[in-house]
Amino acid sequence: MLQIYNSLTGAKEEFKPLIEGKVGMYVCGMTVYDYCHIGHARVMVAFDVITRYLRQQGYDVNYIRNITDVDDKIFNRANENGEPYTELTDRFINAMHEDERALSVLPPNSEPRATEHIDNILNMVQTLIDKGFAYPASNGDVYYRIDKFEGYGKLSNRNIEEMRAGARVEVDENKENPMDFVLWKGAKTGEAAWDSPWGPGRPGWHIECSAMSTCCLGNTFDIHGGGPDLKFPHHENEIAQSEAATGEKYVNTWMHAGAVRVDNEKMSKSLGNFFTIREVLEKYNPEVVRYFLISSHYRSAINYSEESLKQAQQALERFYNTLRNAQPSNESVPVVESNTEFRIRFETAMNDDFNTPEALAVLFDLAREINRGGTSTPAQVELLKELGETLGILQQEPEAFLQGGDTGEISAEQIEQLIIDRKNARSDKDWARADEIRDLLIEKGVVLDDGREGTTWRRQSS
RNA sequence: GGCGCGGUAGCAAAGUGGUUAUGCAGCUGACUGCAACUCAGUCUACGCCGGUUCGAUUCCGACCCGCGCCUCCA
Repeated sequence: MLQIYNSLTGAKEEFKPLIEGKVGMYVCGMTVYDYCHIGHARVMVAFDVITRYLRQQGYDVNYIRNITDVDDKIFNRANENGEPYTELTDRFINAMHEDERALSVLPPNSEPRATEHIDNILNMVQTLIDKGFAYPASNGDVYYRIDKFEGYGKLSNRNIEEMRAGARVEVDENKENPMDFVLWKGAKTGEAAWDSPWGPGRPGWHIECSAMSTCCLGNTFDIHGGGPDLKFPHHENEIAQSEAATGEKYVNTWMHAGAVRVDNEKMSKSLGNFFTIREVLEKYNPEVVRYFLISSHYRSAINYSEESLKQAQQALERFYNTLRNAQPSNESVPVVESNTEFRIRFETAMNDDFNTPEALAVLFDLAREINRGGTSTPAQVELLKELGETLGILQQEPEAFLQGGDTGEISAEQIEQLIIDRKNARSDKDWARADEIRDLLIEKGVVLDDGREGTTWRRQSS
């Protein structure tokens, strides 16, 4: 039985999709005005693992992740660069897709863009006005009337009175209530704008997600996810907009990933302490980054550090050593009883709110069984790769992983030649020469393993 | 101030009312010419103080510390 922690209720709940066997999931994606950072990577990878597991369990998952390509930050950045904003967004959308592919994040079923849904957005705003949940102001903006929506604050556990009391929101003459938020922004001069019944303008930040999600998945759908800082106000406002507009429950299960920290402080744009995915990938194998992200539970905060990445590297080395060393067997009679046990343990872990650290522990136990050697080894190797695939890891050739990361110190050809030299020295029992070669290679970051089948090598994490 | 989360062995990170988490690091053996890989064994824990209990790291209460959201941010 799959249990998922629901941010809305604050408890783990049995997951029951609206339509048996099908899952509709919407995740808030990027605002494309800069490169993705590790925080984005965490959300991407978390929901990628979730999608992979749900599919592996037989669900037909419709995974929608939007792209926000209209926003003040986008316009500002495009202005600074002196380029059309669409050029800027195209560039960063491409960069995002590159980053995702590197991290083995499977593409969502659909990636709707705000600019492609202006009509839906306008319709929803109009509906909200018609129902009395929104009002156009004289400045060309349209605001949401939060006092009118009874459940306002139910996701983030806050009430309007308290927020008003501690409000850090500027009083705006155009708003009935300082907490009211904008659905449609009247255009300033020179800005990209779309026509609307309230004058030229563009969507507010939250309305696009309400419009796109309900458009793609229906008025009510199964799972809505996103980063930790979207719970308020973004997701709270989405609920207010969608439920007021449709009169139906918006989302059954809300899922929020944990924060990525640096030096125990949240990694964020505003603090400027963020690492982009591509920066990190210059130093680490993408799979190492992915492993780092799934080595903690998706809801807990993780701390980004060189040490964390190094540990992830070492953990993967263990798996790939296992895969490399596993002797292919001629006996094609896999013993499957032990596989069933590992599979059950893996699924039990994943069924408990996608507990990837526990699932990885199962894989390590499985790896030990393989390393021990036995008649069921071939089947166990297959299982290790199969379960790894559900987590999006262990799909490389072991040699590709272990021998990758060429820093330009020494080429594979040079290494191979030195291994031959050393082999000759060893057959002459010239241990001094053999050790000299090995020490030389260690200096270059290359470790030799003398196995039964001969000597293999791997590049060591620095 | 409001709401919420967390403090587990050297590091990272799960979990449980009583029995080995797991990975890396350490130690001891095996394997090896020596190593590495690997295997076997092993040492380091559950912030502090009370309470409930036959028994609590796990439940309850207080306290200390750290963090997040409340403002654009994944």
